[in-house]
Amino acid sequence: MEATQFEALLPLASKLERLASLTDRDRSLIRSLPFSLRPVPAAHHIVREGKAAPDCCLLVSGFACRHKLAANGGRQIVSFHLAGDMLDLQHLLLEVADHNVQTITEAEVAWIPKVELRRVARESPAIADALWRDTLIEASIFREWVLNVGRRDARSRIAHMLCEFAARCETAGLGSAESFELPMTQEQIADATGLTSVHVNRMLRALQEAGAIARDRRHLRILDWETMCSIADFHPAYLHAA
Amino acid sequence: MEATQFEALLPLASKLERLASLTDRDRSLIRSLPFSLRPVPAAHHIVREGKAAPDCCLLVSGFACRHKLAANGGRQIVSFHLAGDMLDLQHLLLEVADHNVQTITEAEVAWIPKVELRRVARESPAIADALWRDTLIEASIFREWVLNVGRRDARSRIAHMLCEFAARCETAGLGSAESFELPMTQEQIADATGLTSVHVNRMLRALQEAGAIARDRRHLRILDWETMCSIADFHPAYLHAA
DNA sequence: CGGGGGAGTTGATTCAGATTAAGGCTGCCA
DNA sequence: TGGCAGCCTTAATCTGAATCAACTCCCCCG
Repeated sequence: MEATQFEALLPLASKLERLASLTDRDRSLIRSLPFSLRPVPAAHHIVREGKAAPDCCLLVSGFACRHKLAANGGRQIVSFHLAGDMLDLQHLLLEVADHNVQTITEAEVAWIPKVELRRVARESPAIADALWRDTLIEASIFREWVLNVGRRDARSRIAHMLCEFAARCETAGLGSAESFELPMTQEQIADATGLTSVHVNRMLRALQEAGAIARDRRHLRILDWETMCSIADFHPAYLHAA
Repeated sequence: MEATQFEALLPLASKLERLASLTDRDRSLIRSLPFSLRPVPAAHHIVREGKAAPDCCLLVSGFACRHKLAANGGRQIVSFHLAGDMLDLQHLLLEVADHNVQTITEAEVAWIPKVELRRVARESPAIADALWRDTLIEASIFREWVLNVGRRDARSRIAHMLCEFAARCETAGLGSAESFELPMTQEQIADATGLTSVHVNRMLRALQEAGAIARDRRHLRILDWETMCSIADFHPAYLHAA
């Protein structure tokens, strides 16, 4: 638990900066957070359903996802996460994890003791607001996912997932919305959209043949953002990013 | 905006009481909240997507739901609400509504000015915690809905929706989990589960013929809670109710 | 007390997406 | 450098749920 290597907190700091207007005192409070930084290999569980955790984890680099398992063996990914995201803010106030968190790529994770985070939140109303706002935005994204999985056809679902991921990468400063690295496999896209990987493959191909996207290995370019948004039925207001 | 008729805040008060341990000072702070109480007819919009609102609304009696619309004409209900629920806590910190809120039955709604609610949250850490915890639990329910709609078959989806509603009614003190009034139509169940009303009808019938439930008009009895939970793949931990 | 409309029920048909089963590419490690 | 493993691609068949179309039963309202 070293309080060193403050750079690890930068993605979080810049995210909170986007969510509320911070004072210098707020910034130094954030810098005061102790944490322990650990590398995590790809496809590795960080949080397991049913377990309690004394620390909150912050994704410093790499990509992760949350998922839940159904009794029939199905897996549903409920969110993707990138650098700067708190992976289990809910642990701050809820005892037991109701889902799993897993890395997609190699990643670095900073573990911050719950008590410290709550202390900071209590001392700074702005930081408390920012964290709360973050959970509200996350809830908004979940609502959109319910709509996506419940009422859109396969092509729109996948297009929507891609648009959302592109938009979030851009606001987080990880490449542009029109050209970016897609860290997840087609099977993971399937688990996020409620489809099978075979069908995801078909639909990606269809999007490509329609001229909406271009793919090269894990690199994705959105050739026509406008038509892609219209295929996806994507309206970024729900991200509350502005 | 009369501060009278304090009874209207009782469902909220008892809900917050369940979410955090309140002091007498917290209780009198809640009682100090000004609000304006209004009756709302069934099937009436309370909050509209894209609109901003200066007040937060609290459901005092009756039932409501939140929903979003897809470009293809589909409607997805993302949550059901009962007395004591804050229908738009997200408005406390986010400017624009990203979804609609609509009554299912006749209802009474108390409008509480945002500033007052934020004042109370700032003055009492316990109330702030309770409200934040409420939004975290709501997010957990959304995650479960993504799983439900994305990875379970029609029968399980509907059974799950029924179990969840039963459990929530019981903890809110509105009848027992085994026998309760179902306020929504089959079409609304369809919009919540990502199915059509025709298919919902068939699956309800199937659950009935399997001896899991009994229906009489809008009244529902869960005859065998254990098997119903197993059909539904329902594990109430995600409600974080205890 | 009779008529109209919303909700529930039932059956026939169609279709989107699942399942299954191979084959092919790329990168890694022995 | 050759073989293996993971991921992607393609095609054939199958199935759960949608769609379309009546028809019934309440319940409300005149």
